[in-house]
Amino acid sequence: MQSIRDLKPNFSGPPPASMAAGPDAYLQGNIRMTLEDTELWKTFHEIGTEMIITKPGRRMFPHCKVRLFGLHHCAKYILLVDMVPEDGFRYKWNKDKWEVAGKAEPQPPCRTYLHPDSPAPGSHWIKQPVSFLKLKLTNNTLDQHGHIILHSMHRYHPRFHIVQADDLFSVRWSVFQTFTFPETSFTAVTAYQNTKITKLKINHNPFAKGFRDEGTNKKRWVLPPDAIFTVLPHFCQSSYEGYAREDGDLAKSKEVDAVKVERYSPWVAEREHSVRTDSPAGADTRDMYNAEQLVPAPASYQPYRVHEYGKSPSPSSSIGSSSNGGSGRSSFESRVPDVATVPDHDSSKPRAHEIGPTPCGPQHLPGPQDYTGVLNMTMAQASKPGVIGHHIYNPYSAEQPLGQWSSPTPTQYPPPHHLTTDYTTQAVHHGYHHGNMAEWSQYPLFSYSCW
DNA sequence: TCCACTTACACATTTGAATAGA
DNA sequence: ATCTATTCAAATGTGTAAGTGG
Repeated sequence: MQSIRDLKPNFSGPPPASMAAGPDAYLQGNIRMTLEDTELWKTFHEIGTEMIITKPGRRMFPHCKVRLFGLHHCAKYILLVDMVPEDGFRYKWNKDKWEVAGKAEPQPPCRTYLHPDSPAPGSHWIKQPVSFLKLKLTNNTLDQHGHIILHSMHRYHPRFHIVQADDLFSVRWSVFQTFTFPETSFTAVTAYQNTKITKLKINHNPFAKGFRDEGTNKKRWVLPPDAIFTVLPHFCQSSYEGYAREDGDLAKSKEVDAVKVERYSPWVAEREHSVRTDSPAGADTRDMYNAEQLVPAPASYQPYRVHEYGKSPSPSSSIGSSSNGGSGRSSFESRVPDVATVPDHDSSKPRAHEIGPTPCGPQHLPGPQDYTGVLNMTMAQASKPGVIGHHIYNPYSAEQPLGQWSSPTPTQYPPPHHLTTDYTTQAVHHGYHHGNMAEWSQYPLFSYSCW
């Protein structure tokens, strides 16, 4: 096994301060993650972001794009995203607001999107924002393309995980650091419910230019461009025009920040029905979300959600609570010790972005390959007390027993065709059983990861 | 009848191969 | 022969509108 300390000779310059203080200090980390395009996210969030989900899979818009800080340049990291239910409800759109329409349906198979650059050295992750542009959402529970499966009319928010590991096989030794951003929560839909969201998407998504007012295809509009304000009289027209006037002109969206979101929140009904309670006025939701950076305990999901988010967010309640002071980004600094012991791994295929000399010396990273099951196993073991000191998060609510996923039939969720037998066997035969994670781990936490 | 969902469609961007020129 | 820039077609990503089914 190769400890991460073995990387030290690869440093061409003086070691980082933390590293110079000794091996243990080197393992200390201060990873920070910020969300890019926060103004755009907030603009959607104020109205109540909706994300289309389709059978073949649909990209998110806005798409998840984050910037990372505090990574060790030479240590390798894996970046993951999964979608977490906001609550235990199903929603319906009633005239101009979302209302609770009953209990949430049983959660679909939990999938995690692995950033195609993973694993990559910290220098790679921090040199530019990391985009999850190709992440797709689907409502097809039998999806075999690796898209993240969601239920329509349910609310979710993306969770970003950064794991220091040479490869996915090494994740078992690593600590997951998890980040979430309040403004990225959304409702999964098969068709847009809120016309304001439709308008926003059209005005900001380049692929939807053909539907813009100033475009040549005005005939597509069922409603006249200004009809939206008639249909939705409560909406702040001036603010809306601020960002709708010109695509990509996010500076104008700052006007929206000044809007008292409570007025426009489509989540009024939810707040009336939800078990959650609103955050106190002026409360800084950042702190609350910071807590989620800790890999949650294996306790049932719902209590965790209530605890972590209980003060927050309806989409509106978090508005203006950013601690960034208008920096244009959300930022969360991890308080989790960046402790990871990277085991030896025989990786031989360099990744494209690592070809060529690097300050870290020669790097050999595995090429695209499927780690399905391995990571699941890893997560399972990681949940074992004493292994890494953190528990793995259980995405299933208390209302939904894990039993339904305990024995997924191969026909229902077959491994991807490119999944090697070894990996599958490894995942199945190691049989880590630690409470709920045992069941969860059998199934594709990171299944069909996108490469 | 209502509502969630699917599908075909037109229009947009993105991507990659082919080609031309330096 | 190599590299770069341009062109073009195919692939892919959009929301719309009509239709389906519970």
